[in-house]
Amino acid sequence: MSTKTRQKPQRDRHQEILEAASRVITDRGLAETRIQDIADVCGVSPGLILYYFESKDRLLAEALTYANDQFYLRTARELRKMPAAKERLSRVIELSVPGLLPEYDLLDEWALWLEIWVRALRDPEMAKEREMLDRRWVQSIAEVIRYGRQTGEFPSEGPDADDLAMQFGAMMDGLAIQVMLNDTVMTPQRMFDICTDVATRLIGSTADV
Amino acid sequence: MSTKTRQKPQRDRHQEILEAASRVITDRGLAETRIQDIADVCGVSPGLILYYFESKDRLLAEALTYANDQFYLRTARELRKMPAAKERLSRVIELSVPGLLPEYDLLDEWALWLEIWVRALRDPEMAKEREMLDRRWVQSIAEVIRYGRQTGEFPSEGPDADDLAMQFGAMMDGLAIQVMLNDTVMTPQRMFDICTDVATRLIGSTADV
DNA sequence: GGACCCTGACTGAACGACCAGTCAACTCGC
DNA sequence: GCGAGTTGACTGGTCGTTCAGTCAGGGTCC
Repeated sequence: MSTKTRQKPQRDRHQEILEAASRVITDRGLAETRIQDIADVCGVSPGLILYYFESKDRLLAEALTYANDQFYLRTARELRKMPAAKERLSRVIELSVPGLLPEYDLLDEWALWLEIWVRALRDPEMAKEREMLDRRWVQSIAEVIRYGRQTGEFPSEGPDADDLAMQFGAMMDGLAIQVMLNDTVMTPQRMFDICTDVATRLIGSTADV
Repeated sequence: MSTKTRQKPQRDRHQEILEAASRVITDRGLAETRIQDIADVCGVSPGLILYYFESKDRLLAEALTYANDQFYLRTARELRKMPAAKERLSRVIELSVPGLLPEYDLLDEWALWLEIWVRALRDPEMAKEREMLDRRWVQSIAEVIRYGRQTGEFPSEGPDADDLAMQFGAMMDGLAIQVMLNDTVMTPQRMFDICTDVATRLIGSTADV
């Protein structure tokens, strides 16, 4: 009866399609994404895509946030396991630099962000979703700062943790755009160094690499 | 004989179409921009658009950078006329906040930036163009800093002006995204205050509003 | 100055590619 | 055999692009 127990529950088609869609979006771009492409990735006929999603538009909207959501959950879980605030902060920076870690598809994450932003310009629902996702991420940074102040790793007399996290997050967004777009001057390593440096000055963390 | 003395040189059609195109792009978004729309804005038949531009794609690529180029030239001219570095810096901040000044279509400028970024992801030519435009803008900020240090308005013992401008520019990009997307917390005024505050701390300018 | 031609901006109908969405038919596990 | 899952051919609509033709202005020749 529940939606979870399907007759063929080997694969969760819904999720599988969302993953395929976000892959296609990162590869081809939102505007160039066709239902056929998504069907191809799933090894399935195009009709089935519309069987699971009311329209292409809805599917794409869901897919955009889906990947980011997964990424956040994974990261939050990972951070919670780290004992040192410095380590957490360093990891946050690492994960925010597009193309720094080869094992992650961080470029892809950022490419999806760009598409989310463009869509949010004219789709109020997406704008709300984007704000939620952004706020959540900035909150994570703020919590790392608070955690470090609590453990004594960071000096506690600095500015408000939320403000700090917001400014720091904004700078990382701006830098990430440059890195992502293959700026000749702003390489992943340079962005990492800058972020580490600013973190030291602003937060007082001497984050080790 | 010269190309300038046309039979009907009342209007520069080329430029007129570029302006119409960037207007349509800001209104409808790059992906939703049709040749018919651009023709309508010009009060002209769709055939004429393709008479002046080899393809829709080329036209859109040119239109994206055209508006930004105009904006830069206008701004650079304006800044040069201001005697005080503080005034220049304050103006740069003002002009970077989407929706702060009602008389400018700054939201539009930023919306075009988003489209440029998305396109630059997969179009190397656009990526180069974007880097040039970005570098030029950051250079303007760096020059303001150097100018202020020269005139003694800013303390001269700070970090490298180029590095400073780059970090400051990146933060403004990140903040502008939030403002532009109607973030409930990040209002234009708040962004302006943050930028002014950071400028004071980083550059040492006590920029008056 | 009038008849003629030429140029090139401009039109809009028509073509054709592309693609989202539909649907009748088929499969297969229960 | 019922129904959820799946197929893929098909439809209808939407554009980008083409192109044959119109028209206005200006130059040229007598």
